[in-house]
Amino acid sequence: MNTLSSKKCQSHDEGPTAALSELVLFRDADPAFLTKLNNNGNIQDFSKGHVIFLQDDLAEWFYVVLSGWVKLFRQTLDGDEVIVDVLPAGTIFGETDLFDNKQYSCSAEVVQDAKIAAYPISILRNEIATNQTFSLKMLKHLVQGQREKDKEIEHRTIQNAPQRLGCFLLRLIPAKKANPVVLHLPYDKTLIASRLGMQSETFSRALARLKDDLGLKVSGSTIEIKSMDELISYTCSACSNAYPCED
Amino acid sequence: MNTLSSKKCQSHDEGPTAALSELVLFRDADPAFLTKLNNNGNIQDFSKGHVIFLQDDLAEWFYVVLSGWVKLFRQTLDGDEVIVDVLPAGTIFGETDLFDNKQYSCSAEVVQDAKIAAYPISILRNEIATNQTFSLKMLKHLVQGQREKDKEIEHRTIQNAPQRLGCFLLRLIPAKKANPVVLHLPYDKTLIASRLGMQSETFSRALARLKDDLGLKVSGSTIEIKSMDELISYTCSACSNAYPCED
DNA sequence: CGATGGCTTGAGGGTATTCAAGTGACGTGG
DNA sequence: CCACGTCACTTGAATACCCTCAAGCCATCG
Repeated sequence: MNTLSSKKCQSHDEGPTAALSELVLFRDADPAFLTKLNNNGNIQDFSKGHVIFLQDDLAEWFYVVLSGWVKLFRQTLDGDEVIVDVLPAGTIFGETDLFDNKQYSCSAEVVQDAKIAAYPISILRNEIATNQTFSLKMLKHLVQGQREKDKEIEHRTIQNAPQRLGCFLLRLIPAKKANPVVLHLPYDKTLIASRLGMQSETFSRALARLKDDLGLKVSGSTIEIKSMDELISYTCSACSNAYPCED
Repeated sequence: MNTLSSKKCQSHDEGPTAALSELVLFRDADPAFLTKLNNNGNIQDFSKGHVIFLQDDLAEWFYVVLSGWVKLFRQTLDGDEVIVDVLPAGTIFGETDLFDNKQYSCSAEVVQDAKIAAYPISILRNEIATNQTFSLKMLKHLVQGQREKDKEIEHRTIQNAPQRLGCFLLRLIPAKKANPVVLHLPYDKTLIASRLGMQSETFSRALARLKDDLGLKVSGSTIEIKSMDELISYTCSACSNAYPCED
């Protein structure tokens, strides 16, 4: 829950601006805009467990994950929590809380020691309001997000636990790789479970199921996939998106 | 599957433009823009079963439901279908397929005889690209949609069938109404069921459950709610949005 | 009048959850 | 160095929930 370090950004050749220009949203953005973000932003290291913001907090900053992992989640009245998403390095978040009453629509917590850049939302809002090109990029970004959500709803509705897990694994694999494929789970199994909308016991059993049915080899967080084709047909047959589920 | 009638729009005092200006998205929009939409749009009556567009069709038009109901859905490789949403009068659709490869991301079918206005997406795209104010409205519109999706994902994850149904009923009730509240289901129970991600048998049993537990009275598509408070606590305790689930 | 479609109900089975116990890895402190 | 607690994970048993299959009801409509 403690801040490890914090520094102002110096120039747009290093630090957060370099990070920004790697994001599709900010690619080819106005240099003056990036510089302004840079001058008013900061980078901080956070350790696991640090809460970046809570649902209903006043939304004044948006963030970019530079390394580590961050979960977005919401809490129910009963105290249960629902994972909205778990974000890898290179992801922007808090940026969709631009309007309305300007409150975050979910909470954000570091789940693996992370380096995170923060920038004032007001600068983003201003750029959107004055720069047509950037505004269009933002629209595209949101439409993209919308489609991801549609996909997620579909998955939770028609895929069972082993299929959701298989789908998750497939999305960890960059491109068409030759068999066998070896991969590492990016974060805790418990967290993957709730990211996929299931209990950790169910996750464990789902993984065992994939082992039995598809000859998956599991050792800790390392997984070896014998046959991609088998996994794909096992997983994607119940989905409206043909593999590869282009993101 | 047949078109019943079609007419060009005459003026922006009647027909589609009047319909447009009732949508939040188009409120206070540039009159020239509305007129242009008007002159290039059309209104058609469709009967139940008519398919307006299919997933992956080239997206050239966006639509507004003037009356009746339209479902948005996706089909899996196994032939199952997933309802993305069921749209009442006053809803715009097809408008989020502005970019990318310009294909619709889902299919749209009339599920209750409907009057539907159609407008070229190119005009919308042009307005977004040239009118800062409207572009902002569009952004707001998309952010709004995004939050709806988040809510939907949450519901499907943590609410059971009777709770999802209760939530659906609550959202049919305009404001704080005094007990008892009488309402009519807006469309087929079968369709509500799949809108809520359950089988129609499960829907039927969920409704029976609400009857038993909360003293709901059901006769055909008419439902009488004895106590709103009871329904709310039954339904919303497992949700991160306190009632009223402001939309 | 039979056919159809929307809906309900029952029985049976499968999947996921809950509760409970137990393992192994790790770090802390005696 | 070992004892201990903690945490992530696994496994088993019992249960809850939902789905599937099947039958039947009722209203509508040709």
